[in-house]
This record gives sequence, structure tokens and C-alpha cells, in this order.
Amino acid sequence: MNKSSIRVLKALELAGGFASAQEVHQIISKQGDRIGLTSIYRALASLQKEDVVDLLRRADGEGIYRLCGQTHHHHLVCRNCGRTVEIEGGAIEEWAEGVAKAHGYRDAGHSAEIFGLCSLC
Amino acid sequence: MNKSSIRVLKALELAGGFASAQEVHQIISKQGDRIGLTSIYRALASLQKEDVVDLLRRADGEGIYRLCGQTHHHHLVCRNCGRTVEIEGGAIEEWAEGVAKAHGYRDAGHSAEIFGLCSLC
DNA sequence: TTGAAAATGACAATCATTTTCATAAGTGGT
DNA sequence: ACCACTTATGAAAATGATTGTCATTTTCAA
Repeated sequence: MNKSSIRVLKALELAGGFASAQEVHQIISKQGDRIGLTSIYRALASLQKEDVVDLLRRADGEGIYRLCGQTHHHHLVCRNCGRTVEIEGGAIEEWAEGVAKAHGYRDAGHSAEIFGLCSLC
Repeated sequence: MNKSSIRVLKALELAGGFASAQEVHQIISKQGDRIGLTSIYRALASLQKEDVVDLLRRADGEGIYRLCGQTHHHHLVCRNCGRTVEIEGGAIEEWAEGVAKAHGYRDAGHSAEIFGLCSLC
């Protein structure tokens, strides 16, 4: 485990959920530490290989990472102003797990977001 | 519905499953028709907006498209080989709707996908 | 026919990600 | 301390998918 990987892990903890490589870079930079994007991609790739982080894709194809095993949450986002609420998705976790199992898929993960217009918009 | 969209649709039929924008371009080109990549991306984007095609992502982030039914559904995708099952998401519809309403959001929509390793991988 | 609006595609721009390569930092042996 | 050797780092260039631009072509109703 090299220095870059450790700094990337800490940044992912701070992020608290999903973060792209670029966002990880911003997080580390804002703390005053200097690190190259290259090292972040390298760290993320090896952490992924070691099953320490998960890789998913945003709708636009950008890769987003998160710590494995960390309980995650979902978002309820206002499609007008961006106001966001974090959602505990107990129901969805079970749904995803059940559906995956029913079709013989293992190691299931999932992504989900809800969009709508918030009360102020 | 413009000419490009129709040609793209036919190419997707021929492909019989998932195809990237570049692959659609190759398919059309091999038939002797000439079409610009730009038009293909445009056609795919508008077809997607009209819920005629689905957009998913290969592991490397490249977008892949295919014809899909008009009913709202979700996907269970093998993160290794891409094998996909369409899921009727009754439970999730209710969950999303309920969560949105509980927080005062209206016009709720949602996105959800499940990833896992299929029985053959 | 004609004129406006939509469609088209060559080309350039953008952006995440990967590759290259030269340098810095660690490691162990003497 | 010194040297030889491996590994880590990051700047810059390369790559490749996707999007933006814009001049040109097509469509089509009046």
C-alpha cells in the first residue's frame, strides 16, 4: 500500500459516497496536499483490484468510485435547483439483492437516484 | 423521425443486441450507406429521449445502445460480460414515489440499475 | 419557385483516462 | 556514507469517445 493509495482512501472517506477520480483529486488538493492525477488513477485501479473500492459509471460514462462495504445511501435531487436529500435505501437494498439472486447473479451492487421538483421550485 | 434515426434503428435491429455508436457506424457503412458519426450520436440521443433505445455502459465507459420496449423497466447487468436482464421494478417505483412525496418533491422520476456477476461468469 | 427551418457531416474542441518517460524516493548490501 | 537497484511519482503527450460548430444540403409548405 503506497502513499498515494492511502491519501486516496482518506479522500474517499471524506467524500462519504461516490467520487470520481477528478473529485478525489480536488478533495486532496483542497487539503493542501499535492498529488498528480496519474497517481490517483493508479491508486484507484489497484484499490479496485484489491476489492477495496467499487467502480461504477455515471450516466455520462465518467467512472465513480466508493469504498466497498461502506454503507451507502441514495439521493433525492431537485432537477431544477439541485437541492439534495440523502436517502437511506433499505427497501432498495433488499429489492436489488432479491432480484439479483432470483436471476442467479452474485456480488450484487446497485445505483439509484430519484429526481423531482422540490417544494421550493 | 429523420432519416438518420431510421437508419440507426435498422442498424440496431441488425446488430440484434447492444452496439456502440461506432459499431452502428460500421454497420451502416458496410451496407454502402454513408453517414456521419455526428448524425449517429444525434440520432441515438434523440431515440433515447423518446425511449426507443436504451443506453448502458460497457466496463470501460463506452456507451452501448439497443432497442427496448416502451415500458419503464430497469436492468440487471453482469459487470463482467454485460449479460442483461430487464427488470419490472414495481417495488422500486413505489419506493421512489413514496420517498419523493415524503420530502415534498413532485414530478418524481428515478434511475436504478443492479450490477452483479451472472451465473456464467 | 422560394424562403425558412431542419438535417447533415466534416472538422475541431472537450474531457476523462492511459501511456510515456524522466526524475525522485525508498531499500538493502557493502 | 556510498552505491546499485527497484519502485513511486507526476508532467506532459497520446488516446479515444463524445459533443460543439458551422457551412452546406434537403425538405416542405406557401
